[in-house]
Amino acid sequence: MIWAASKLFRRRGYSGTGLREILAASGAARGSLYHHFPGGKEEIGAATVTAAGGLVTETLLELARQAKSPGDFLRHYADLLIRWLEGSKFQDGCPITLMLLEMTPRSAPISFAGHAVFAHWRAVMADMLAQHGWPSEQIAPTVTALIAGLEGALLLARVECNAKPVRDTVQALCWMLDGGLPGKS
Amino acid sequence: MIWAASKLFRRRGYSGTGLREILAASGAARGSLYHHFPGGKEEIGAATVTAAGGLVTETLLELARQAKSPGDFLRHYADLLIRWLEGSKFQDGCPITLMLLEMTPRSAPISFAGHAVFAHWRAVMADMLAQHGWPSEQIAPTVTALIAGLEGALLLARVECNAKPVRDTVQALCWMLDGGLPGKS
DNA sequence: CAGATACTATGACGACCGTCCTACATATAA
DNA sequence: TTATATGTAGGACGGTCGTCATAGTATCTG
Repeated sequence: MIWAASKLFRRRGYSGTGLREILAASGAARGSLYHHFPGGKEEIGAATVTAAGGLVTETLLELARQAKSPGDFLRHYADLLIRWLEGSKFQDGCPITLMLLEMTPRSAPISFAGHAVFAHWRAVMADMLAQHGWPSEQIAPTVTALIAGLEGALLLARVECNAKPVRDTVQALCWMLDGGLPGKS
Repeated sequence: MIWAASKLFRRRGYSGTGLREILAASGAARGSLYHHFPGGKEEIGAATVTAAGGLVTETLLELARQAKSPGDFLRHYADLLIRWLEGSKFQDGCPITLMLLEMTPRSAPISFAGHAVFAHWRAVMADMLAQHGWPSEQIAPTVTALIAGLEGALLLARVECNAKPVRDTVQALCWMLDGGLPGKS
């Protein structure tokens, strides 16, 4: 049920998705919903953020473990994103962005869940940069720029129904990652 | 009325704001709405995208005219964004992102309006880079990365209620802009 | 003045919303 | 078998949604 909700929320938005839609998509009954999520719609929203965000975290972890360099990591993740975008005909972007933009900071549970997810992503990327000998005072800004760039690129790709923004953004970020840092070489 | 609608749409989202809310905020009557916007809610949505997007385009144009370098341009725009974020207590981010994520590609008028807005932003930034002698084959990816980075940074800033993501992202982008490009120096 | 036009105001409609509530099925325990 | 959880099924409620039709009010033309 959480995955059905996540899919609908990320496409139609939180306010744009009715609980009945979620229930129909997941085959569950209306009574079950309030049995498992006494907090109602808001609790489901927060749960989907944590669940979908956690899945991304695991993917990032796996990629970070295998990557031979920060640029390598970024390119591999971009490949994944592009496959994901094209597979959904540019309907699915980041699974949590839309809900977070809608409900932050009005819904405390959802904001909190989103905050935690971003913290996890940050930690994974910061570890990865540190393990490749990144200058420690540049790690935090670099991580933020990476996440921001990817999120923005997904937005542009969805609006233009085209994966090129993701490719271009990643290319530009790689200029920075692969050798551009003035204080690094 | 368009500005009232724009403000509500960017905060609560397209599906999350009722027409009655817009009318109450703008002091207009329900009849007037369908007189001026026969297309209903969708037409208002598209109109707010072009209006708010156009305002940003003008700001970018003005800043591009005054900027002494691409990095200078970016930093000045970031200052503006941060003032905007803090002035609204992190409720207002990009005025069109949320609506575009919600309605793309389901609503053709809104998608089209958004597409046009991004094209304008791209053109302004590309001109700016070209005037500062940027290598032409790197202009398009750089512009995309700038817009994506800014959009993503605004998202992160809103979720964390903190302007630091914008500052960090801009700093990292400036490493790239101010001297990092391998093929440039 | 009369008449047409542009716009405002509001009531009503059917559809859907999130929520809650009772009735029902199933399963484990005594 | 009976008692008691555990969870499903769906009806009902008050409210809001977007939309439209109708009535009213300015404003301008002749």
